[in-house]
Amino acid sequence: MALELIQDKLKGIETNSLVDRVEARLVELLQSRQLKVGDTIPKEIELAEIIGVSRTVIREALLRLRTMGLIESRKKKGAVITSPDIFGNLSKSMNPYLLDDNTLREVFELRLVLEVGMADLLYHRITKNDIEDLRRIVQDEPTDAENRIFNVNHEIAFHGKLYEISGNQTMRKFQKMLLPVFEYVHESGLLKKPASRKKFISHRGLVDILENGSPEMFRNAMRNHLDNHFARLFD
Amino acid sequence: MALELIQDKLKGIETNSLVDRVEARLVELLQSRQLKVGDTIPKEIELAEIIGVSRTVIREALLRLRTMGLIESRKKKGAVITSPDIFGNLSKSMNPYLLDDNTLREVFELRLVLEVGMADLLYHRITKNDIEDLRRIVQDEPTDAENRIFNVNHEIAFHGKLYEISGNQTMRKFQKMLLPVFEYVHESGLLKKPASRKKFISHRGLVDILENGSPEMFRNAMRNHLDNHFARLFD
DNA sequence: TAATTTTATTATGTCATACATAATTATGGC
DNA sequence: GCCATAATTATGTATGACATAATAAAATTA
Repeated sequence: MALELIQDKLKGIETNSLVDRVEARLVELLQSRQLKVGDTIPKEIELAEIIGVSRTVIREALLRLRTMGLIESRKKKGAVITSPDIFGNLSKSMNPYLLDDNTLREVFELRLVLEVGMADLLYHRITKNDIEDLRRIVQDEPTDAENRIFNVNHEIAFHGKLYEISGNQTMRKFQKMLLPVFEYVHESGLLKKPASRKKFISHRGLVDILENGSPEMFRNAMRNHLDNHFARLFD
Repeated sequence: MALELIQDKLKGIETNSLVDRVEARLVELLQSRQLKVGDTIPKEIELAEIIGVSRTVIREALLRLRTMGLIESRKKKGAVITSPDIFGNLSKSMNPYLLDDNTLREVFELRLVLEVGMADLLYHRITKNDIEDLRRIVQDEPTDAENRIFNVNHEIAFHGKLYEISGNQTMRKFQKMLLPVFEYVHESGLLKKPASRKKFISHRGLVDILENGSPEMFRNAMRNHLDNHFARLFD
């Protein structure tokens, strides 16, 4: 009885719940001990004894670490440190229906910022094969008349390929997460201005610049290509 | 015995663990029912009965949602939907000592991409007050001779202010998360080339361009300003 | 009656125990 | 020495109990 109070006394007053504190201690432990990926941490029961709480609490704390991708637990083997997939878990909360309007708009902006700013990575890492892939993709660049689904697929194929070329997996994962949100914002009534039909620099044009131009040129071209989206933000 | 198999039979074969499936069902539930922030979801015991698993499993699944920031649970009141702070939880796993080298480098790149690409947001939202703030900050722009800590603080003040001006809270939070990683990569031996002493466009120069130039100019200037970092990536 | 204090209720937080499950290790036969 | 089988072990899941805190209901008082 009054167990929590006793724990408080023992460990100094902390405001959070027991699991919170245990979690913090575990994270601290992981960080302090220069653990490498693949190292195992003590078993649940051992941790329970060491810290002096029930296995339930330990399990809840470990579960959080697992949810954050800091550890993976295998039967018999105990939990092992993993290199966290920083965006892996994020995708579940990155849901248009659960985010408030302002955040949605900000995520929309984030994609635009990334694509305008990624030029240098592209130029440094692009290969001849990539150019060929892009050529194949833009070969069927749809006109405005064609149906929306096809348009969306083409958009995803082209811009997705760019993220791939960037050679930055983290950014690519991030983009994949942003995609549904972007789609949602684009289609929803969240942005005041309607999408314009005006044509800006095409995907084809971007490929040409990627092949023969410079990062500066590409940044400006991409900015132009995305002007429809930018214009809807800035009204 | 063979409870899991029975569950599989009932619900169609799914590969993941029981908690995984329950979690998925709960997320699905939250999304389908057009729930607004503040709405409550059924009690743990009710959920256990509805889905047909023990309270333990329900609790673990709910705990994940809580860790992801989708819900908050209050005693007696049950769990309530919250607008997820998408990057809130991420900060725990965004730890230099837990990320592998490649991810670290990619996060490093991510920051560069963001700052080069954010120009349009800046120009659209900057105010006279912001310019004054920036002027105050660059007034004490340190020279190379001065000590590192001061340099770092100045860097953070200046670039942080830019994110603030962008008006994109999501991006700002993201940057705050990236900062320690960036610092770590910059200081560590992860990048092959040493940091150059060569001077590029200064913070002062960036402010001038922000005041009188265009987004195009700013992008190029920022790219130049960050060339030290870019050069270390591209060797 | 209205306001305030006290008590009861209720849902989550924590603990404890038991067993299932899957992976590893040990054993045994050849 | 190799392969199949059995024992071990740590996590996964279920169940039941009580603590705690927030709320609702009841009782007391002005």
